[in-house]
Amino acid sequence: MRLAELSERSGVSTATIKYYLREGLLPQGERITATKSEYGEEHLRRLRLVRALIQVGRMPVATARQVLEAAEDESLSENTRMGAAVWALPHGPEPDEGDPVTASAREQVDTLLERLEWRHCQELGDVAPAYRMLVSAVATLDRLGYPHETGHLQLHARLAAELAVADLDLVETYTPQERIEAVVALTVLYEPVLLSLRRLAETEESHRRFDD
Amino acid sequence: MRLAELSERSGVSTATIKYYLREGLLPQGERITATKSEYGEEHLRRLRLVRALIQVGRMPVATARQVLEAAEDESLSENTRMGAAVWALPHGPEPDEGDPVTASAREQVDTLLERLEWRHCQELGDVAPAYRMLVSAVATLDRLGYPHETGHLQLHARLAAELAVADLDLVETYTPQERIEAVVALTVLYEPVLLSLRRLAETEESHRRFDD
DNA sequence: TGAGTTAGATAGTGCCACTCTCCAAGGGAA
DNA sequence: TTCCCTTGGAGAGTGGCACTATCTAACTCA
Repeated sequence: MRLAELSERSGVSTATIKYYLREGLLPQGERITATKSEYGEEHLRRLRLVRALIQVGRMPVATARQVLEAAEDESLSENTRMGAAVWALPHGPEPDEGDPVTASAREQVDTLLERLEWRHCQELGDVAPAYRMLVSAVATLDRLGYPHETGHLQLHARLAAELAVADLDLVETYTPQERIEAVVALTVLYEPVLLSLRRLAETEESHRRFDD
Repeated sequence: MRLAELSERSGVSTATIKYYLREGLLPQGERITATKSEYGEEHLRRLRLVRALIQVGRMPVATARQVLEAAEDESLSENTRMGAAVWALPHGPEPDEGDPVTASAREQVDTLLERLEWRHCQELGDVAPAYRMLVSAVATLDRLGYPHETGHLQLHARLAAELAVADLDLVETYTPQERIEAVVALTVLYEPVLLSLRRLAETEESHRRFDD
């Protein structure tokens, strides 16, 4: 397939495809002549993944490139690649280290991990982007005076653990090669699913309680 | 307190505070003279909320204004205001209506709502932004060939329902006046909490399964 | 009295995700 | 063979956004 067809089938303009090629988000097609390249189904698939990461996952182009680069780094083992790709996902503002509220949020999070017995996360601690994201979010709740006790976070953590089991079950149905892309795609694409279901569930529950 | 103190206590530059005042995100202070205004604790609190919505909730300034405007529209009942504020929250790209994949995603979502017996959401259907967000996310999963059967979504929905019950329990501890801001703040600020916990739980579960 | 602060207005900045324009090189149809 | 369309490649331009800087006139306080 040539550029025009790739554009038509993906719904992405040729100009934007060229931009992604330049930025290294999409591998070059197979060069036929100096002015012609052939693209395959894998290019179409990759292009759709890139668009999903950027539009649904609201990810900056540079971040998407880093994620995909990490996912394909042949010099790393599969486990390492998977970790690197997930760690490169966007994770919001870094916690403000100078702030005492951040320090207390960190304690809160550490207590939570202790109670949950998430030993691996405890070992990783501050290194994991998701840990810092959590600290930052808890600190913000604190600053606004909204509750964030360990007990309350524990409910969310328990549900997150249930999700993780289901997600990993699903990931295990893929071959090791497919697995890395699957983890990235499922992590990113199930986030809006979960958030929209939460909002819908809140609408429903709110209606039951207040609107009758 | 004057502008300089508001700036210092919030950590937001005076230039940015002026910008927020202009954009209507922050109410004007009480005018003392032509060149001096007095700001109170409620300004500080509001400023912190605005920053949280924009930085943690990754919300555009214009969206934050709409959310806050809706939350404070005296012409509406409390229930309507709450609904309007939550509906103004960002919800990603709209589903591509021309696409057959979107149509099948919509069926999928409708089946889910039917099975869950979320009657209120069924009635609202396409009008609810969260519904369209879900359709769009499911369509994207479909396009990339990742699973999104009703059964699989149901697990997420069940957990979302549990969250909604806990969230609404919490909301009920607030007075009706505080409630609207509480719903907005808790909806937005618990999203990163949930997402980071999911990623941490996946890390932990992945370690248990593959790294031992 | 003069240095500093403030409200208010306007213009400018830096980043980002495209988007446009050109050029030289093919390639397909008349 | 000629003419027009498409392509790869590269660079410049665009529009939106969230600030940020500058300026002026009014006012305050030491």
